[in-house]
Amino acid sequence: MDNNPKVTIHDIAQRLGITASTVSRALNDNPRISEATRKAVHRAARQMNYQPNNIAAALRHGRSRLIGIIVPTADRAFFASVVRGIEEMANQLGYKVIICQSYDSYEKEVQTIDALLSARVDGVIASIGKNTETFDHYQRVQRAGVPLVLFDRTTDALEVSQVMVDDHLGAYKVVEHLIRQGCRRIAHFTSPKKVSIFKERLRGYADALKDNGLPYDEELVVSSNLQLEDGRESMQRLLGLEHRPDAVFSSSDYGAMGAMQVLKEHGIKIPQEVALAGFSNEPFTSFTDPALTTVDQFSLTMGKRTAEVFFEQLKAGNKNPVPQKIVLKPELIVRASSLRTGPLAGEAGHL
Amino acid sequence: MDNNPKVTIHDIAQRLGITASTVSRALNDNPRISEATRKAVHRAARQMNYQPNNIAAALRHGRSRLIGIIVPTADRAFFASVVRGIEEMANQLGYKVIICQSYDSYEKEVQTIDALLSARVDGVIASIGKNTETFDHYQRVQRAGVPLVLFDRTTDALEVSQVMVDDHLGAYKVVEHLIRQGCRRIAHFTSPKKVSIFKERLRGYADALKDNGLPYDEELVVSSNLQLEDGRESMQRLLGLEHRPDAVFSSSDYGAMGAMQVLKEHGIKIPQEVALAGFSNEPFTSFTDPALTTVDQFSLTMGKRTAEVFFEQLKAGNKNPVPQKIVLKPELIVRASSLRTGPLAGEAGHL
DNA sequence: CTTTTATGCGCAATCGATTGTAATATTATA
DNA sequence: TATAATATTACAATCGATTGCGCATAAAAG
Repeated sequence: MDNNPKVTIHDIAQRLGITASTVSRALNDNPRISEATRKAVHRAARQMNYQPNNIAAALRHGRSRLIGIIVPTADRAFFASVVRGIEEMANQLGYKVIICQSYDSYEKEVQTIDALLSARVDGVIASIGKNTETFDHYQRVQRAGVPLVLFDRTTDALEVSQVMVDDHLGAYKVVEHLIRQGCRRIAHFTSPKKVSIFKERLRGYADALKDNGLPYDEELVVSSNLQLEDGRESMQRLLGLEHRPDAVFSSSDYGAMGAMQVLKEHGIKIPQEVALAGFSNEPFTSFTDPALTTVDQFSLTMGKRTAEVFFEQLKAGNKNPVPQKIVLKPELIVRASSLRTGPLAGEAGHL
Repeated sequence: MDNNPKVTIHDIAQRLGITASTVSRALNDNPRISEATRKAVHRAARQMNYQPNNIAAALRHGRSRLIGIIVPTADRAFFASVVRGIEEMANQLGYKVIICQSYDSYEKEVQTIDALLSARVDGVIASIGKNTETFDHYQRVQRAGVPLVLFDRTTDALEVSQVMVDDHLGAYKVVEHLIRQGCRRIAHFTSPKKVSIFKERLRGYADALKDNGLPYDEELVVSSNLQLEDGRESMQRLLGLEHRPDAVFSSSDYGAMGAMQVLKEHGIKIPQEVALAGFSNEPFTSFTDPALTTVDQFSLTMGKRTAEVFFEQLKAGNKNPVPQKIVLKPELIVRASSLRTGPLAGEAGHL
């Protein structure tokens, strides 16, 4: 065990017969130190297996070079990809990233915020959990003077920079597409939660219907948690209606997948009898049969833009710039689950 | 802004006309402090929006209550689930978890280790990246006296506790199952990397063949990175063989998925002409058509066991207990992609 | 050969919380 | 009432690195 208990700059100093301050400066390549001592210190540090104590450094100058990222869950391709985008830029700038999962729990989100503040992270980047309806904890971040940026699942209840996708537009495009495919009774899976993205998608859905002269039918809008099982249940319910829908647009890919399973189990043809579309472009959507029409959110780009906005704000410091709101354009990915016409119509099964 | 610059225990002390040490003890509910001051301090802290500075505390008593977890990528259900298992136990014990992704890059893995050590985490839990072949950085962790536990992708090159699944057994079960389904020329997708799990699975594959009197055919074993695209290429290659295989067992679900796509594109029936199996039980495997036979690794359990081993070791401290090696039993999940006989044979498509 | 100007490094305070020990206030006991 | 015992709180050092300031020594200028 070379370095247990841990070696400090004092140990290095003692060995070289100089002081800790000189060692510190040498390690940080301070020009006030001669080339000779600089090299000697670096060599000694290496030999002694010195590991800088960032905790001490962070305490001394109030910055930890750590950024906390809060996501509902890290195992969604969308979030993972955003995180990656952020991480790349952060690392380039010498920052490390702490990924925290809220699991969509309000309590966990609050605890995480407190933990991050206590850990004195230099900033927080978050996507709000589904069950979060008050935002005091985020205000605490701001009051503490810690830069905060929200992405995807954001809120207007805070004066904060946010990066999101135009969910209204994405949903609008989906529904417009379904209508062009000849669908007239289009159902929608949404969430009862107060998360802006779902409300926006619902609005896009409704607007597309209206603009195309189709009625908005309450009974075709089903609210749930949008997981696979919820999608199954919602679809079951829709199949029990007097007038079945001829298309389903789910606010989540998992919900759409649940619907697909139920439709298949009932021998209902997709997309001929019921067309199907999801949202988010999870990787599995191209694996299903038929492949699932969905909306891509350019998650990597979102991550990069989020990081940009964040670091701008970090640099600005207390100048507290005007919160920015960046809205990215989503892209409709048409696949077999909704394609009734055209060259590939009915070609479900071959990707 | 109530608390910017940040309020410290000294601020609280000043306001109450007492000293910082008393405030510290009061906040930590030290019995030496009277109930009256204790309450007063807590109240003042709340009013002043006090946020404890864990950095200072961590510096003082060398423990940060942070645990670093390194995974190749967080967006795989398997890893996400293990992380969750660890996190649950850690949180109960008052520890926070830092999730770091190595993206299977050796350099990133090394950097992450150093960052975690500098951040003075109380321990490291890791799954080794595919491209890691030397382990000095992990030894540094051990030399620093920081508890280390490896899971899933481990190595015997280190004297370290590890929690893994019996990959040999999992693979053996798959191949045995395929043989029972009447398959005689079973191909295998593996990885050229020196990661134990892939070597173990290959061994399980070979042993199952041998035990059932089937020959091990070099040309049926294809090495790649096991991603979707790799699976596609590998399958293409196999289809070019003089004697095509009648089954493919991929060491990863994504690889199997690539094979499935190619088989479908060629109009080859699954499982009748070629049976298919993957490994890991990624969620999407039950979404495909036919649903994919695979091996479940009980990731949540693995996370819990890993956490148990880790905290045992943490408690033991410098007593440096004998490294444990825990091997979990995997479970074969038979689905339509490999089911040629029995009641559900050929029922592909209905999950 | 002084005086100025660099150059290189040491001294000591600091970041905020913790904790062993000392000091004082309070209560109990003789 | 004096003294012992206990309960509370204060003092000061500490964790490890950083940094403003100052003191040397050396090089350059006059």
